[in-house]
Amino acid sequence: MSLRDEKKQQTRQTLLDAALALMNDGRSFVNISLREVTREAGVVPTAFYRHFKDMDELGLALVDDVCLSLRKLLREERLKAQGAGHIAIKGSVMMFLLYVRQEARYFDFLARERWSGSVKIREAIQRELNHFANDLSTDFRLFPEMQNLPSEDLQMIADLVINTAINWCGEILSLPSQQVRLQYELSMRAVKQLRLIFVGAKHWRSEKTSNPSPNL
Amino acid sequence: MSLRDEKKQQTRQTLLDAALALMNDGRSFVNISLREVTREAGVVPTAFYRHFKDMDELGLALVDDVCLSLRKLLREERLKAQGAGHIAIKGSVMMFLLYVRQEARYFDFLARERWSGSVKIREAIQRELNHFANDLSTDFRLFPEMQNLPSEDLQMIADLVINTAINWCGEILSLPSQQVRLQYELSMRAVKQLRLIFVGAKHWRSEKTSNPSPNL
DNA sequence: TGTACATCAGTGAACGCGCGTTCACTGATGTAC
DNA sequence: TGTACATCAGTGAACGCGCGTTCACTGATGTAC
Repeated sequence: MSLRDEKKQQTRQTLLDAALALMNDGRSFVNISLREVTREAGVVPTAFYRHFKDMDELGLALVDDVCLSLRKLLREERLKAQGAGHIAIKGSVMMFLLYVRQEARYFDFLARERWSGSVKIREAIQRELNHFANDLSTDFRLFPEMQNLPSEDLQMIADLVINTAINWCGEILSLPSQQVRLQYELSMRAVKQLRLIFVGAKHWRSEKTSNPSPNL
Repeated sequence: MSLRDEKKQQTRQTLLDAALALMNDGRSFVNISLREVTREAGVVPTAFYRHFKDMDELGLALVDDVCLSLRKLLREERLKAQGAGHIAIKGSVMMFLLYVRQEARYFDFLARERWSGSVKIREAIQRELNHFANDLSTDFRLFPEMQNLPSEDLQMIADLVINTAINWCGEILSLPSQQVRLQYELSMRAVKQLRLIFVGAKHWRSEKTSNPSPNL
């Protein structure tokens, strides 16, 4: 890449970072202005157009950025799990939530814009989340209790897990960072919730076929 | 109430309805302007201040409105369930999702603003959702399988159910209304997810105390 | 290697626009006698 | 009941401001010979 291109990429990244930074104090992407972003990034408003057509296009780039780094994390965890031959629920949840706090800007953006961004951004996020859910449903084959479930059921469970995880993000990022106790309690509840889902999955098939409770 | 007061309440309601109407085509509350609301409501911008200090205050009123009607629905369902002596999962989920589509404006607002509204609005919604979760956790006593769980666990499960239900709202409201097939599939998946959670709850205690799987 | 020209990321002035908010007002409704 | 005054929901003009976008520009970097 030429020097000029390198500099351009640098400015582009500065704009993306600036947008995330402006969302830090709880503001939504949708009411951050183009001029604010360029001001934060230290360029003139018109320079914005060298990189993005409009704020929506910047938002989509942000989705890509965020999900790229998230996919990287998940790939590493997947390798670890394959090495160990199983998934450690507690460890995975704690690691995930730690990562969420560490990369708070990214996850805040995901949780926030998931339902309230522009249509394009919402679709992009949904697409990425579906992708994560698909990966997860194949990972479930690692679990002896699950590997015989039809893939439709695995999809359904993966969807539940992903949605639940996004909710954890929203909740943990709503807590002030010095409230360590509350964060810990939330993490413990998250571990329990994921365990509960897995317990449900373990007994899913037999419940369904052999012994339907009259209450269910 | 005097004639003047009645008229004032009417205008107030018109403003609330106008705000919801403006969110109909997928826009977020946060980027709807005061002037748009009054224009939609058919009053002059300055009339707004006779009813609300600012848009945030209108948003909080909207949260109250929405949750009031939702609480009413849940109270009715609760009475039905007590009459029957149990909760019919499939029926409850289908009824809920039908209601969600019927009162789309309300649930769209809830799902959207939950994470991305102003801090005050987010807190208000979280407070209401916690309230719903508390009610639900006491309702769980209706289930023979659950009534012996410690209330901490019931809270954890109720929280999972509420969060999952909010996600259904977001998803079903993202579907175009003529896509009946997709709506049906989503409903079926929702039923399964709630069943899975209940299966998990049923086996939660025994899994935990007697026979911890090495994979969990 | 040196020169002449092309490219293009970022600049800075300018525009028209919708915004939130202020203010003094109007006229229907409410109240006191 | 009738009259005189008070209240106050809604009006309409005006304000200063930040916005997105346009345009012609500058000057560093890249390219061709």
